Amino acid sequence: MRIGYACLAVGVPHTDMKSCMKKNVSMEKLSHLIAHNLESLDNLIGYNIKSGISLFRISSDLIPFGSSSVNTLSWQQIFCSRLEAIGQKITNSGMRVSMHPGQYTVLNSPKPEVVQRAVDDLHYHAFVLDSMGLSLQHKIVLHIGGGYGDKKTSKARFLAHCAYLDASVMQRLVLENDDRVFHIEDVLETGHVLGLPVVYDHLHNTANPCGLRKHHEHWITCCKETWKPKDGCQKIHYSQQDQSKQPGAHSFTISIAPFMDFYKSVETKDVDIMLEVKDKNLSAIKCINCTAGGKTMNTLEAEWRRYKYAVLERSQAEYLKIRALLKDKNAYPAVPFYTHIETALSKPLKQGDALNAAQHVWGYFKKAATANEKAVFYGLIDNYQRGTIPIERVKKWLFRLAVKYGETYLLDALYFSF
DNA sequence: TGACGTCAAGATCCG
DNA sequence: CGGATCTTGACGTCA
Repeated sequence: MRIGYACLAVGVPHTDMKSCMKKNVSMEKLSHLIAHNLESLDNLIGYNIKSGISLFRISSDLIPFGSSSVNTLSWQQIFCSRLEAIGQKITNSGMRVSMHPGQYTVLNSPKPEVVQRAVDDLHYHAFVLDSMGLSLQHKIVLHIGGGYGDKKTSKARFLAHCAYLDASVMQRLVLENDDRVFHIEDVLETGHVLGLPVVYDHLHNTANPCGLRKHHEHWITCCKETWKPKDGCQKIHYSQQDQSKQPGAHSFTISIAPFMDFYKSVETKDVDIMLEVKDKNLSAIKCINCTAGGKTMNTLEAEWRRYKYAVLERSQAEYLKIRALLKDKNAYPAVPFYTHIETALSKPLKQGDALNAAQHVWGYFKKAATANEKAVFYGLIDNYQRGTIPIERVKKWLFRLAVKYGETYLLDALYFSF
């Protein structure tokens, strides 16, 4: 059982993906961007290893315009050793990665030019994974595509268009149910015909269920049959609904209580769980810490170091409750710990609490800061109190001071990311 | 024609 | 000028 996250990490420096606009593409620019993105990917992999995260989705934006004719750079040759080195790192750590072309890669389109782009895009994805020397357990996840008012024909067209895909793609391809058109029964049917594994997406199944209203355990068991030994452990997608948005929209964080209920229902089913959620790595670590055995209070204390000022800023009451919770060094109250954090972070920001947290963080520099830095800080505080600037301005200044004075305790504080 | 989703680039504004 | 904030782009489908 692995739990992982998709594409980018919150609060981890030097892991961003850069891109550019199509009209500004040049060889020099692309070369620069790809080098940067591969460096970021390397850092992400390193972060995952350090954090005990062994399931990860690589962003399709890794190579900007990777499957477009505007990218005439021979990046496949130029960066082959770089890709191989990152792949080695992934393999050596036992990490499992995947890639997932977005909703605009539509293999079953009736338009030939759209199909051609989808084919090119899928080969690009396979090329990246192949160049990294990754085994066939590292998959490419794809949706069936559009419905075009006739699902049966649209499904048939998907089957037909798979003939345009090289073995390099087909042996990595896995199919996922979507939230609008093709539900889990459709995808299972297609998966069986093509001999391709099926990813069960829990939230999509909620938004777009099939006629047969079965419990998710039923569908996960059905999907399991589609995963052969060469494909590796069965994968599923789990996310929660953002209540304030459209059905299917991902929540900011994984709420731990409902996740634990879900987890208990699949615990013995030997599945890898990919989380799709805004706070990315943070939820992955949360869910890992609440389900993995052999963890101690040290783990929660490390998490607390990252979260504490973000919590203090939202709720002094929850801050105090967590401190009390962490007193017993022989306990491991992971679920209550994260529940308190969720409670705090869901509260609206109040000026008094925000000021209190900012003053706490300022305490790290109070002695070292120059007179000018002090004046700037209190000037910002004053403006915030008078409502002329948002608290983010104060926090950005504090972050700059943290960088300048090398306060490593603060640099990865989520206070600066929320 | 615009919504959908997603992120960062690009553009513009401000002191 | 640097920094903050607003707008656009890239993609395809569908109402």
